[in-house]
Amino acid sequence: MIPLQRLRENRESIEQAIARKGEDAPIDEILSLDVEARKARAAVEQLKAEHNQATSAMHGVPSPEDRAAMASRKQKIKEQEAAMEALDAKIQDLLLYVPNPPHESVPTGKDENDNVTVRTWGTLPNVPYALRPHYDIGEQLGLFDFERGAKISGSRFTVLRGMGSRLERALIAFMLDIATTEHGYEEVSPPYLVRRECMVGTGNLPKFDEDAFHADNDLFLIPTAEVPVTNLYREEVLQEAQLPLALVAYSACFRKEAGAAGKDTKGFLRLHQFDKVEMVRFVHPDTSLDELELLVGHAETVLQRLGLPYRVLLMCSGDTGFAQWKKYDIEVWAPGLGRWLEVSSCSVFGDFQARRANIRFRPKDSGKLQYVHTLNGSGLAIPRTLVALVEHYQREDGSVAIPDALQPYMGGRTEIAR
RNA sequence: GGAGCGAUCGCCUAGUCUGGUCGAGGGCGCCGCACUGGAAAUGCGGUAUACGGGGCAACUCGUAUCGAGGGUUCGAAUCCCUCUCGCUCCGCCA
Repeated sequence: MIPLQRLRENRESIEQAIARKGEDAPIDEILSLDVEARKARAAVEQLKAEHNQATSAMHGVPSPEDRAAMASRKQKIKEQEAAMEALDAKIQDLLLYVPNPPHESVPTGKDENDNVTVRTWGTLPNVPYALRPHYDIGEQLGLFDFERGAKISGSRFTVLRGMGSRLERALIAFMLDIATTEHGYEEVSPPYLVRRECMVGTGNLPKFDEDAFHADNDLFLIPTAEVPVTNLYREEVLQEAQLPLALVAYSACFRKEAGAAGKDTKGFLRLHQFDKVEMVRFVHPDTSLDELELLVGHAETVLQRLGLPYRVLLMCSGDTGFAQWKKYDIEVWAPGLGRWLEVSSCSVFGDFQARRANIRFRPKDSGKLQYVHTLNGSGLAIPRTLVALVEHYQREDGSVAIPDALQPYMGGRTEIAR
């Protein structure tokens, strides 16, 4: 959330930055309501000050005249306060729809075609036989059961079986171990249902209501562990010494994939429910852009250990999401499909989420509370990692080799074969 | 789902019965100063946040906040109602 004061003072630059994202925001409306609201506030506070003064001067039982004066002033306060509160509520609501302006270092662009490849890693497989897509290999090896997934839950739900399930479990444990033992993250197991405030805190609501699954009791199925984990410290004050605070969580993720009708309907690519290991960092504002580079590196480590070629893209302004300040995507090469697959999205939010969720810290030197900066990144999305792994390590006979680093997590297996 | 108890300023706690002198006392922690060769201990002082107004600023004025919201009252941490969360017991349940 953009603070109202910043909006008042830097209106033009904020409008320009938001325009780079290709979004618009009700800034005119907010600022004109703000003028009214401040007038109303001055009037209410003036009346209240008079009332407080009169009250504290009074000690015994009030006279009838005093009572009458008090009563009429109270009535006035009530009316004007209601007007002021209505204005404030409207402003707060509109502010939740204002996107985070992108950082200066984000290249201007419209869509994914304008994203910038900052580096690539690994070499694409070069084999004398045709590489098949994962759904073909998986069918032979009994890794997926697409038909029954659809039968029990509908399209975009898949059942993993046998070595497919085992591979999923291995990848989760493998990723969590790297994050916790090498990169200093604390592992957390969050709830998969969260309250509305949490969804607002991370920026998933109110604007993107149609993307989320709603449960009873005003609870929402989490679209990513980012939501419960970032909100762990909502309404809290951290100590500066606690920063950077790094948490990693495995969770299932639930997304309606609204607006993706007909896209990636074949295979294990775009699902209503999928598994992901997510890294979340709460950091000092001065370090957040460096922290983003660190975070991307953590995600890359996983792919490097698995020996899967990938590229890192800096998202252009048009592909930088509503809440994000700056974002990198990591795409892994899926040789059977012959395309790059997004397996990680690493973002820094500045204080945008921290303001929404009210997550602050107490600096060592000054006593003045400040908002932390938040970051998160996939480390990694499981299904697409599994897809790339199966396609990358497939052999001519239809078996799939297990990369060395993953073998301990697969009970020592070196391959998946029929 | 039922019954009872509880929620106070980073942490612990006083205050609630008996409404005003309570934005709120004490301890711990933290910060500054003194003492010290340095430290510990000790002493003194300081130590919430948000918003609005005034000042370049240090600062200052106002409003609000004792889990949240509503009510009673001239006046609420304190009385009443609703909700949330926590704990204990009962029921149900993997």
